[in-house]
Amino acid sequence: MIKFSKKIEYALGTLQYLGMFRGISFSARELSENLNIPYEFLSKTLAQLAKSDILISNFGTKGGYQLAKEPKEIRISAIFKALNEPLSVVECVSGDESICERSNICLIKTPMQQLQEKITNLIGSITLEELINLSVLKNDINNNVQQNEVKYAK
Amino acid sequence: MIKFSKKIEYALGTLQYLGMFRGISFSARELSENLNIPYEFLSKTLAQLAKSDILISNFGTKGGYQLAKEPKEIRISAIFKALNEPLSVVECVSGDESICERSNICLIKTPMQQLQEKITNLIGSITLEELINLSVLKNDINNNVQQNEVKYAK
DNA sequence: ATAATATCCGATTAAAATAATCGGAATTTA
DNA sequence: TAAATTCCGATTATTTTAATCGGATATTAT
Repeated sequence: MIKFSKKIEYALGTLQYLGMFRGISFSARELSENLNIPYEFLSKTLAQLAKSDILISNFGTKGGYQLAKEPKEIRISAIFKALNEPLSVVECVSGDESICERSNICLIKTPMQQLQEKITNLIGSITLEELINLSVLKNDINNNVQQNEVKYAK
Repeated sequence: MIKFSKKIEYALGTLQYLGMFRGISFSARELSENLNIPYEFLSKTLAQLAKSDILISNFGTKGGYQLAKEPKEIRISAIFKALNEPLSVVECVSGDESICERSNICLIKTPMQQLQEKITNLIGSITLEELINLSVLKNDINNNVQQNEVKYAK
């Protein structure tokens, strides 16, 4: 089974959420509760995203997180990078160039590099905005935004 | 880190190898030694590939494995399928439709489905032949084939 | 026939990666 | 200064993946 890590999954869901509630600041606790994601885990992920300028973080009572840029400026590949989740379809094509003992016989490196590049380009071409626009329930959520803006606007 | 499993890696390497030494039968033991892959593990992988008509297997003293089809007829996606390694970028898009408790809030399913479909198409479009042709050392190996044909032709 | 060489199969163990938790420090605002 | 928050390192738990074990069954050469 090949799949994205939970960290990526949580990050994508959270960023999509923040992208929909643009301009509103959510604490890690709120996001954890609203999205049903383990708090301790999510808070670390959020810190990583803040460090990479995908999120803006603010300390204190009225602190929290919000998007640092427009959703269309955030590429999915940047999220992977921020979370230290490089895509490497096989060991020998990984970034850290770890040497495979089988490299003298195994010839899949070059083709795998090309495949990986294609997948990387694919992921790199998608922005958070597209992710948001593809959501089926977009309209329903937008209605909720209205209510929440009231709720959160002090 | 997102990567293919060892099983996939071993399978790709082995199939590429068999594709280069076309027409020659190799035992699981030989492949294990030649390619430096754990025998017990590889033999199971080979059996799975044989079951899915990617390899032909023969019992007995002169038995072994060889490709069941031309390399250009074998799509990488078929290998994934044969080895029970479905691609599912996130849990909720997996084939077995396992229900995610967060599905009422989390909206990434639809966009992830589309991303997954794109990656699947990409992998599906590549054949074993292309994998072989991309190998840097192809010429060197082809020279070896000559020698091995002598070695293995009775 | 029989010994040698194979594939095949289920179950178990080992290792690695991932996910989650714990305990606390530092920062900001009311 | 107290409450709310981000931030940080280390540890534990869980899950997945990889490897091994023990043996059954099939084929071929002698």
